[in-house]
Amino acid sequence: MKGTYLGEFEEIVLLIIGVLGEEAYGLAIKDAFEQQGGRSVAIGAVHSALNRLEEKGFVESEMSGATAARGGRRKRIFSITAAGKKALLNARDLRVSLWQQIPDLSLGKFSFNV
Amino acid sequence: MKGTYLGEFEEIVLLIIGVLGEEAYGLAIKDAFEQQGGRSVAIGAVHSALNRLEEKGFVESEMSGATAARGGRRKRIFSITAAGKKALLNARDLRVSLWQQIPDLSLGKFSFNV
DNA sequence: TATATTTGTTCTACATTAAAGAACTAATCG
DNA sequence: CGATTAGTTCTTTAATGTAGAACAAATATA
Repeated sequence: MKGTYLGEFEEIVLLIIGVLGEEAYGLAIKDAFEQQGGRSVAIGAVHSALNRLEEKGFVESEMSGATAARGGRRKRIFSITAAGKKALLNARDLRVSLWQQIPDLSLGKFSFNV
Repeated sequence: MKGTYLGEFEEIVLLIIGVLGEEAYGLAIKDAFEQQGGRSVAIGAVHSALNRLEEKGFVESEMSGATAARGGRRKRIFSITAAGKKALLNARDLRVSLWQQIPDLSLGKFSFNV
């Protein structure tokens, strides 16, 4: 872990930022995570992951204007940087490659229809 | 992290065990990781990940007989359990699903030909 | 116009994973 | 036997993951 490493939770958060696009901010990311990832997560966990991702240069952020909705505070909107995309692709490529090397993907010892 | 969580490094190690099959033991896993994953890793990191995976029930291990090779000590051979396969599949499915939801996979803002 | 409610982010503390490398064990070779 | 090689275990430290309280600012409504 030398500091440019992408953890499991960070990777999912990064992907969700990609999915949410312009709407990628703390609470929305938390909600999307819980909807898609199954497990529940504390809002603080999301924000600390976001901060770490920003330190590593994988995302950047800017404050939006406040909306007219009740309680509609300014949001910190996140977007993926070029380095972030690259990290995401590297992580994916490695796994895809490994999956392809596993013998008997559908039968026998390494059967996946468990 | 309630104890059945699969970390990034743990996931890769689990996949490599699948790739190596009968030859999945500490040093071989370390070598395979460095070859495939690019980055180098300490042998202690591999063994501690293996121990955690075993505690979680994602792998099981047994000692092999010693080989005739010089220094050929007994190896601890690891294999994936049903729970391990399931965890691996869950992790993969979530990412595949997220990737599919990212708009403009090959063009525009989320271009990946960086 | 105060105050309750809602939407958000920051801050603080702690648990779990990741990483490095030294220490230890055991086998063969000369 | 001592040197070398192949391995695992143990100890320590750093980074990531998790939770929730504290804080801030906007609207609603009495």
